[in-house]
Amino acid sequence: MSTERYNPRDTEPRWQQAWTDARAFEARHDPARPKYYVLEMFPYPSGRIHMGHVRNYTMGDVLARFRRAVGYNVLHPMGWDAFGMPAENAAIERGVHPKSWTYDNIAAMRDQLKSLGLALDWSREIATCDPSYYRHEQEMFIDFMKAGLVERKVSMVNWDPVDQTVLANEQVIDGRGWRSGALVEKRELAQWFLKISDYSEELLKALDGLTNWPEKVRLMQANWIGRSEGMRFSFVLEDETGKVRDEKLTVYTTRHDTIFGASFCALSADHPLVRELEGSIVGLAEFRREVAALGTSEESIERAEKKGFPLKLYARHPFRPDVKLPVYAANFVLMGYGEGAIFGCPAHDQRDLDFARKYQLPVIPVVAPKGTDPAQFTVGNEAFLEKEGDQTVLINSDFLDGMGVPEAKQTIAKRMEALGIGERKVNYRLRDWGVSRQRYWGCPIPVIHCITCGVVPVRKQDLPVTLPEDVTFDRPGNPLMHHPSWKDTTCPTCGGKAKRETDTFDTFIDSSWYFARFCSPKAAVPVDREEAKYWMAVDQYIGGVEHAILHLLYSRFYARAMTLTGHLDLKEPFASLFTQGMVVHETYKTEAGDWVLPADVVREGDAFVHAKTGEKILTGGIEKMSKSKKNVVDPEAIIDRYGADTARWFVLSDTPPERDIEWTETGVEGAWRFTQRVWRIVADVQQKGAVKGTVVPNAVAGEALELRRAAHLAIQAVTEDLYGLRFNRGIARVYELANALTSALQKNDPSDGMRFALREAGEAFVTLLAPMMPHLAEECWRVLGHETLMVDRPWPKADPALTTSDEVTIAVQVNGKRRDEIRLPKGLPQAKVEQAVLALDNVKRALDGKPVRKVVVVPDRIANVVSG
RNA sequence: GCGCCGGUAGCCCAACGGUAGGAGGCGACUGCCUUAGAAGCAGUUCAGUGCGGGUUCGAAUCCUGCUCGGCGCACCA
Repeated sequence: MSTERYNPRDTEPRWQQAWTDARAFEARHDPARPKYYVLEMFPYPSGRIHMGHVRNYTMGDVLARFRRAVGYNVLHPMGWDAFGMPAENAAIERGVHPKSWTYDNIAAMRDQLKSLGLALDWSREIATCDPSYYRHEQEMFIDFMKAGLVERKVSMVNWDPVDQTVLANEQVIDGRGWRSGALVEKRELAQWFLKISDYSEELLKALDGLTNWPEKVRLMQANWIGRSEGMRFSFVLEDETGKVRDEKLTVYTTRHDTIFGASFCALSADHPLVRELEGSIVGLAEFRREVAALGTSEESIERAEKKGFPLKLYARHPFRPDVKLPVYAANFVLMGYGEGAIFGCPAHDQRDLDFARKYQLPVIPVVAPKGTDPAQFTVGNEAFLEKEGDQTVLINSDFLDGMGVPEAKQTIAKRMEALGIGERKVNYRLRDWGVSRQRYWGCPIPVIHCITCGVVPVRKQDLPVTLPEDVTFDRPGNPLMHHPSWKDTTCPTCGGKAKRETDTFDTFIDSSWYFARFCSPKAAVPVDREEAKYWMAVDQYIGGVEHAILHLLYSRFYARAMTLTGHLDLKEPFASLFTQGMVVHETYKTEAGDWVLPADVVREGDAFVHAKTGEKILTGGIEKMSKSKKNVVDPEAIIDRYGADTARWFVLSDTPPERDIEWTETGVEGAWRFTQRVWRIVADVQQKGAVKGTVVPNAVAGEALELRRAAHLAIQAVTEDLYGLRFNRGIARVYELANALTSALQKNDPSDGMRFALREAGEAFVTLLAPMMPHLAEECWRVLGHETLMVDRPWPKADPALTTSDEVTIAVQVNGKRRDEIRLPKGLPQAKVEQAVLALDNVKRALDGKPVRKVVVVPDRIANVVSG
């Protein structure tokens, strides 16, 4: 073969430039054409892309290119989730300004993404830290305020006293601030909330409509929303002397059927009644502090220990005048759920049982398996919880005795409602979304605090409220708060002196609507309704499953909030969701236990040694690529060495996209060899095939026909695989076609039929691999004599005449075991098939004289002879 | 504890009620090519589908019990 090797270093930048010059991927609103909006979760600009990005963006890119080829008007944009803490950390640690740090990173990562050859519309690029983006976020927040979707309330936060900032739960490690190491305190702060809980039911119900979302994600969201049906009801409280208190105690329960098994009540340490009593009961304040201290993320050991503090109050049992339930403050009752108060039924709740055993409270079983003698049924140290399908019955429960659980629930609910002491209540676990962050590098919350007027939104004409650039990070706390003048302003209502809000938004807000902004990234309004009407919803959203709950739930909420305030007109922003797996790699360690980069490891026979020091290297588990374990492979190094197409091909090969893929050097080399093989095949096709544009000769038969069939079968299969996001299978089909081409080329058959088939199959081959290896495909297209861009070539259509056949091979089984196969005309009547099958020698032999009981015939597939 | 996903050749995987000479790739081995290597070419190797029951004419595929691995949720009353 006379060809030179394919050199991606030369071709890839050239074709990237050609696409840019042709403005090939700039999306234009065109109501006449069907649109396809493909989006990958936009990256945080950390400064360098990692393999996870390569995988994620390659998948989206294949879809964008494929959908474009089949005729869709494709929108495939890219942007930057550019606010957030790492920029501030860099400022603190290295003295760089968050803004320049961020924009430098964006520039670097943009170059890296471009080197992957992604079919992105860069003219729509947005960065969330840009005032031209966040001004709209501020505007919408003001609209949300007016629509009643915003609330300011005091809430408990994790406060780091050293850094003087609020920490998210995941930033609290063993009760200490993740950076300062200081003991984290629970503090009450006035915070801004978005009332996502108004949409609990709606967000839950609408999950059913998201049929193109992974079941797993829908389930996780449903659990997160956490709907439960129960009752809210009140107890009359009395003190030790029997004196009745004015206010009643309201509790929430889903097990009102077990009311006769109640033996105590428990309140959250933060319950208003507990706070009220704090001053009057010795030790209670200390108990509350204790609970607050281990509140955050103490693990299972602490969790197991149920503790309570008696409040010297008693709740009257609503149906048993003689029963008075002691009331406790307890560490296992959460203020944020239900009423922050419960009644304990130890026999049928493990937590209550643990508590009851610790404080020697009665344990009265009230539900037992059907047929059990109530007098004999007892509960030990394991609460009796009925499992699905159990036959159970109420015992020791007065007028409920003998009922099943659902009936008992009904009866109690009716009884309590009639007595006016309670009502049925649906509860949700989902809380309102706290969006205040005491940080600099985020979108300023556009409100003003005025002594006379209170909290006032900034006037829209005064937007955006921009971040000041002259800030310092030399002392703890929020730089906006320390800024000498930024927060000083005047009240939009009274004109008097006022202060700006110094909190900024949670960055999840930025990412809750960026997909809508991409429809009209330069519009003067947040979203141009006409553009959004055409482009939204996102047809295919791709990202990591780690965003299954927060980002995706917030975005679903935002779409509704934006629709309510007239900024959008749809509820579900993502029609289809795909969650791709991680990129994993083997880990390496020195004998001393230091992690070693894969790039520094060389193989020597069966052993591994350090490339630089020669030390012995031990191999460890295959784990998610992470900086801390150093099992990372730098995409830039791979692209430098093999080119983007090889990297793209590798991350799509073999492993199904939803599963974790193991990065291996041998696998990459295999992908690299394949690029070279494609190159040779195409050169050979150009030499041995017909010239471009040749029409189908009259007679194509034999091997030429087989090659045509292979090509059309490949077209059909790859098309289906790409529609279904089965990239690994599509790639296998391309390999198959490569094999078919290779063997056909070896025949050196100069017939017109074969020459035509080579041309046809060769062009199909290049077109089919183009979404995966776009640069190589362009170069091959040139070799095949074309002047046009591959990206403009329509997707080929399989000829049904070539993908089907008049004859089929039918497998022949005797008693379920394969004994022979037979070629028969397609669609042959069952009786004829039976006849043909029974005549086979192999069948007769297998039957061995036994009578035939019946013959099962699956048309055109299989025949099974069943003997007596 | 609850839930979800997955166990198919040495490895990654396909088939998802109908022929496991496995679609494909990686690896290994043999031969050809080469001064040699790399690359390339031709070919070979290897499992009966984690284990036990069941349904069926027929099960990797459906049901069921177990087992191993991964992930998510977890004091939500």
